[in-house]
Amino acid sequence: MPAPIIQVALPSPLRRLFDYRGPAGVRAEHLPIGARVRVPFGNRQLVGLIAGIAEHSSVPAGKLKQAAELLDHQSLLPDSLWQLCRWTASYYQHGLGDTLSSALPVLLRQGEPALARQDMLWQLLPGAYPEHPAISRAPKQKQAVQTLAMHPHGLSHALLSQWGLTRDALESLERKGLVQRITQSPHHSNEPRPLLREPALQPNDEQQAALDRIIAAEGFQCWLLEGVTGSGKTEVYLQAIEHCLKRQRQALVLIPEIGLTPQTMERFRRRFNVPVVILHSGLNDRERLDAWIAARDGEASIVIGTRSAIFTPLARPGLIIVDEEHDLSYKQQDGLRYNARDLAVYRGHLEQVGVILGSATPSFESLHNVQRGRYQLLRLTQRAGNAQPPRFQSLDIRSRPLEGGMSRPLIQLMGEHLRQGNQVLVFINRRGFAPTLMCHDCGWMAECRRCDARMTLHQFPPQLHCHHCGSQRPVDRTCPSCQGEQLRPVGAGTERTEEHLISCFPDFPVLRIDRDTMGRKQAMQEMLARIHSGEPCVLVGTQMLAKGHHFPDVTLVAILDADGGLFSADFRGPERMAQQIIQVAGRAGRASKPGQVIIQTHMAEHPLLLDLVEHDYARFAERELAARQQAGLPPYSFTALLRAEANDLAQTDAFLDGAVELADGLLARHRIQGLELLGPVPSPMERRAGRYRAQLLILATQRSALHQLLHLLLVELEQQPQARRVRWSIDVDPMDMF
DNA sequence: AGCACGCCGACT
DNA sequence: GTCGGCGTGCTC
Repeated sequence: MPAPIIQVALPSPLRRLFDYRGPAGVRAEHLPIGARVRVPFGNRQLVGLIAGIAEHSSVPAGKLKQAAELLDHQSLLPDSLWQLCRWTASYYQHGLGDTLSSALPVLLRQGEPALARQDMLWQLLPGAYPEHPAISRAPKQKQAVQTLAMHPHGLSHALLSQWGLTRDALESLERKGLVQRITQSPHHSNEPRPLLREPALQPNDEQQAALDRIIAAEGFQCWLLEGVTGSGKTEVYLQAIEHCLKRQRQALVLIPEIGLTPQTMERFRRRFNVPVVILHSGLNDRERLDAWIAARDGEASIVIGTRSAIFTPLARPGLIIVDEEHDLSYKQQDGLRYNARDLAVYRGHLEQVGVILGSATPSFESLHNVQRGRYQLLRLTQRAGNAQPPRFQSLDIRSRPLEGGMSRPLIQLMGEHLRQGNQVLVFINRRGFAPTLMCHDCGWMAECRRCDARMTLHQFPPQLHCHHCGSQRPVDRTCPSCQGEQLRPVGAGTERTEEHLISCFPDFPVLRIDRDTMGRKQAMQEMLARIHSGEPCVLVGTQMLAKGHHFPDVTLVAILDADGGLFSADFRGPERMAQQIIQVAGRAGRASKPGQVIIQTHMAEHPLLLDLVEHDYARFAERELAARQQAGLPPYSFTALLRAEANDLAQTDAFLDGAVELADGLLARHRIQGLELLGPVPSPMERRAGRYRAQLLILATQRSALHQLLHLLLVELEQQPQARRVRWSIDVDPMDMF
């Protein structure tokens, strides 16, 4: 029998597998699919996964190399996760090896054994209790004793380090004879103990109805949980998780990048008496691997994380939750451009478990999936404690002078709210002092030298910044074009709005919250503490204000400019704008203090704005979805975007023209119908950071046709000589055109 | 993507 | 004479 050939997926952008002879002395039946191997590749060594076993290779025997080492004795991933990765690679047109390497923790890609740091567990000895005199002055040790007391079967280091408990603290306890090391497996402790650490809240009728349906379901089902801010989506998540845990299954919770605050983590940990693993950005590689293994081996019952957590293996999957499913941070914007929300739905299907997508402002894709009957809609319309929803009003600013981006009537209204002892929130989605600097004599504007974009004027320190490439330069004193001296800031950003508010309301503090003021890690905490003290003040900020936090003493929310979204070059502009307005509005108010939302606009009669102001997000979405359908745009069609970038315009053109030619040929040869190639066209910002960018949009009426073309096209495109001279990428289901 | 090879210009 | 710029080719 000939030695078997192993087909290895390697971390390389090449979209193919590489054949090797098996490692010396390893028999064929000991080469499982999904196990890692170390192999020579060119003149370096790489770690890859065995993706297949074959009798023969099409590679000439003389070129075949032998794998150096087998790193796992069984598949690294459960079958369902392996399938998820294969599907992801195929759907997003990415190499399998590269896909796997984005899905795995760094240490596993480097060949580290797939074992927790130790199988050893720490366990409390009889006689240890938190008030023990030997640890009265050691808070960490006291905390360790408290934690271990809740886990009588012992805890691994992976989990203890999640609570911030160090090896030192435990070794001190060991020396004091209060804890011991044991080596037995912690999995599936059968010790009965209460699941809940604190009681669940009493659900209202809507929450109960949602839970009834979630709990009654078996196998795969996807729910869109549409709940206005404050309607208690999190409580539904928690009770759905409780049900999942009762069935001895694990829950996976995805949260947007900004949403992974200590408060959220705490809320999950406080409710349940089970090990919770949180994959946050503060973990080091070792902690990340330990958490991954705890999830894979079923030791962790709840796994919470951002986008990449969708690739966490689970021994006993039971439920997947995607909070704020409309959030753009679920879409990876480089390399493997996956959407974790969409992968969550596919994973639910693979694992035959329920998936809950939650949002106050669902994405149009999800609303469309409800219309098509693929998702079930669960609505929460009541707010806790009978809180009133905020009142929306548009404020027509046509021919009204603006100062700091604000009209007189708005300033007046703000004054009223402040004098009544309330807080005011001003939302303006532009950092800096002014979006640009203009010469009053000749119309020259300050532009970035490396991008097709205007420079933003900043005041402290005074400088021109490009928000696209990060370059900075001093503010011009005189016009470089006509030598005039009338250089003026045009428009308003957060700094200018702040400045004007200070002059309008000298008696009230003005707090600016944007990326520039939140430089220090603690700055946000200090700012929040101040806001939560409840003193009347004005908050000015960008979308940083729109996420995660709640400001109960805010009674007036002002949206300074809603028109950008209505005019946007991107067809998703209105959807984004509406989501942003509703999300910001949701930050404000509580039962006793109903909120008011003012939207400044030049287009007060715009039907979309009327829908939003006089009705709600659902009505707005209905009209906008109809317009998308009329125009044949997503979610009623399917898109992929081929992007190219080079120092030289001619090279992006040559590459994309070549792509069009290839695609046209393939469409004709394979008789693929219902596809349209739009472009190539320059990107909306043609030059960015000194490089030229262009793109080709592929629009299809059927997803299958789109993928049929992409599969054929990418193979050929990769081999084009032009492809070597540009940076290019394919984005399936792109979320923006930039 | 890496990495080596190879061919040219401009330095100690 | 060598150092190093990046075009080209290859990775089982």
